[in-house]
Amino acid sequence: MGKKGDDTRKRILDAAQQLILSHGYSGMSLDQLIRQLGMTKGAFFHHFRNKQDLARTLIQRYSDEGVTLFKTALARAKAYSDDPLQQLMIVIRQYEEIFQALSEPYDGCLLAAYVYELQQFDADISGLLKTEFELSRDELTKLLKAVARKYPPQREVDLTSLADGFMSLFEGAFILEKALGESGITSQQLKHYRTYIELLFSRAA
Amino acid sequence: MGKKGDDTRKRILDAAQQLILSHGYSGMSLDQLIRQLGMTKGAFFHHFRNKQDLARTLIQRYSDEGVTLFKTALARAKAYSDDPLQQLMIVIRQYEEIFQALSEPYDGCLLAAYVYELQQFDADISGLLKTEFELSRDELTKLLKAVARKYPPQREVDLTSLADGFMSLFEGAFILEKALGESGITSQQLKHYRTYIELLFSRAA
DNA sequence: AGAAAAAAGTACCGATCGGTATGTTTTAGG
DNA sequence: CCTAAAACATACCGATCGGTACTTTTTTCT
Repeated sequence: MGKKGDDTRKRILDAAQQLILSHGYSGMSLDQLIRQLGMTKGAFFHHFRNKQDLARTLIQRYSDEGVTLFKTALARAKAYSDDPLQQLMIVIRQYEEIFQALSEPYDGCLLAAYVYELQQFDADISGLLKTEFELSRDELTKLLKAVARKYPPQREVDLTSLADGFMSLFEGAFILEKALGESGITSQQLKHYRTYIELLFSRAA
Repeated sequence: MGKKGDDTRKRILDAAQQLILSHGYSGMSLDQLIRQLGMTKGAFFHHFRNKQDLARTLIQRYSDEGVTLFKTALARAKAYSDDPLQQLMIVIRQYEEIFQALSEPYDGCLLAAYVYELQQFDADISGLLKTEFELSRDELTKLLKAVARKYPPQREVDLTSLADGFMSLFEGAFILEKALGESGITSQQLKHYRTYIELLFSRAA
């Protein structure tokens, strides 16, 4: 069974993430956080050394979840097909389904929230952000290279930037969803990305 | 000749924008701002009623600049060609050139910085953000519809979401540029968008 | 059950926050 | 040149910020 403290710690992390995504990191005060949770300073500072420690823990957790999600999606895709293009398509479609199921705008990406306050963080947090994007970029590029090997693209394209486009898609769509108060934008953009891939790697008649 | 105060006002706006894009809105303190400018509280509060007033003024200015940029690009494109597809291509290429010329990562989009702190702002600011995105969306959709009328797309696509893709592209690319510390990502993504448009609206053989 | 450690509460601190009141200097216009 | 308004400076305020020191309560484990 899980210890009591672990539950509290998770509650803090969850609430803090929501607050950061709606108020920004600097905009989220610890007083506000603990008040909302019905806790006290003592409880918070037992679990985290300081605010930056909380920030670091959050970004680590968020990144890990993202990596896990991608790996799961890719594993499932590989179970369905041996063809790299089909695998890529299935991966994209899984993300589409996830975001299509949401009835409200997505809360946003924690990494993006940090990026627009980069100067508030010390080097190891900003380094973490960079590493995280680079990791995803490499994973995606690997998959895209496999696709391009088998299916020569219709136009000469840079595969790394094509991978960047996938990540960029989420970040951009999240912002639009938040600003417009609309859900579904992310899944729509994913569909466009899928169409682009399709057109790009389709064999010419 | 411009009045003395107008210059100060502009200096405040410029410095504030830079600070917001690097520290976030809440993360930028007025003390820090005026210290950096070598001013005092008196100077600042002579030009702005409060911090929100500064925020409102900034977002208005940033939006206006964006609209002007687009209109200029579109006007130039229309001067070069009567064909809607060619016009669109020329518009995109102009943005490409702008971002290709930058040797450092773009500072970021002020609207995006606000979006990730949306709860800090009152309704009229968040309304302004929404309206701004909707305006751009409508302009782009109009152009895309003209394209689609003349060039039936290869795949069935939603033109509004295709317009969203253009805005989303910038927002996403900016975040990647900031996080990775790389410039050129935005122009690369613009090229991909151009390729997508090309493939989508090219006449089948 | 009892001791040790984990978890949470209470009270407080200096620094900084956005903002105000009021005084002084600078500029523009007749 | 003189005056009124614009532009800017000085000094200060209450509230809130992140953080600390210390105590009390609750778990956990033998």
